Amino acid sequence: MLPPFHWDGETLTYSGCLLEEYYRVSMKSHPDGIALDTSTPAEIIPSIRWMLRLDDDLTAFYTICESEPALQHVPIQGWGRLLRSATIFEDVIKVITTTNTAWSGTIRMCTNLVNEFGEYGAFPTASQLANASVEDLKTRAGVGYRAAYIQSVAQQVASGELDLEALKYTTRDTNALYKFLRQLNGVGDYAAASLLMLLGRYAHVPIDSLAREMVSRHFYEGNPVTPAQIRQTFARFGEYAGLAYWCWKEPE
DNA sequence: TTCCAGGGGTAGA
DNA sequence: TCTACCCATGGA
Repeated sequence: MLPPFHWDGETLTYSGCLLEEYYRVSMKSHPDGIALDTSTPAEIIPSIRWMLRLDDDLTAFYTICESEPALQHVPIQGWGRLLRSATIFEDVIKVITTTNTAWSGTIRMCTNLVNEFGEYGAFPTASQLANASVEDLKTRAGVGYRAAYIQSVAQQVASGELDLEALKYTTRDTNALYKFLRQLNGVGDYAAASLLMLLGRYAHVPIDSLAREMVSRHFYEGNPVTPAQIRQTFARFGEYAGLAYWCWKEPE
């Protein structure tokens, strides 16, 4: 839900610019699935399938949801396919812009990155960000101290030293993947857990102010909670702990 | 003015 | 592993 993409609630259309050939794509809800323009190039389809997780099998999670009142809406309403960007690089940078800031700040930072450093309305490539100076990123994108983190990741990807896209369908186990993500400059526990969710690994709960507030309110009568208490709250959902947290909705 | 956002890095214990 | 401190920025 961040630039360069945009959700139009009137026409129920999700649109934005994909990096591949800078193609502008619109996705619209359809009774049989997702409707795309007939002009959509075939090479764009895998990216769209990735973004919308059309190939993810959530059967096991849905079975778990049926026995939990606060998750029963999930299989009924088709929840659980968390929207993601076409590239891991874009999501890594976006997650970094969610850290220690309000959501409005994240939107502002991503808007600036697209407008100041991208081309044709697309999210900037690793090369485009790697070629920008840290000072440029601070002043033109307003990302503050995150500029050094963004620059560092962009340079590693642009130089070929780091292949983030290889993580898309990796069979590496979740803990190894977590450790790998934590090595990235600017990616801590929260960001790594968020990125794992985007990669389809849901064992970790991204613990941020939202998670603290949610767990405090629903499970600890409004009292302050520790990260350990948050993890313990969703531990029974095992490899789906993070997804259970994200989809949690107390029955009316 | 102060506080705090969808936290993370570093140093020191 | 835990704590204290610093890090930019804007809205409340």
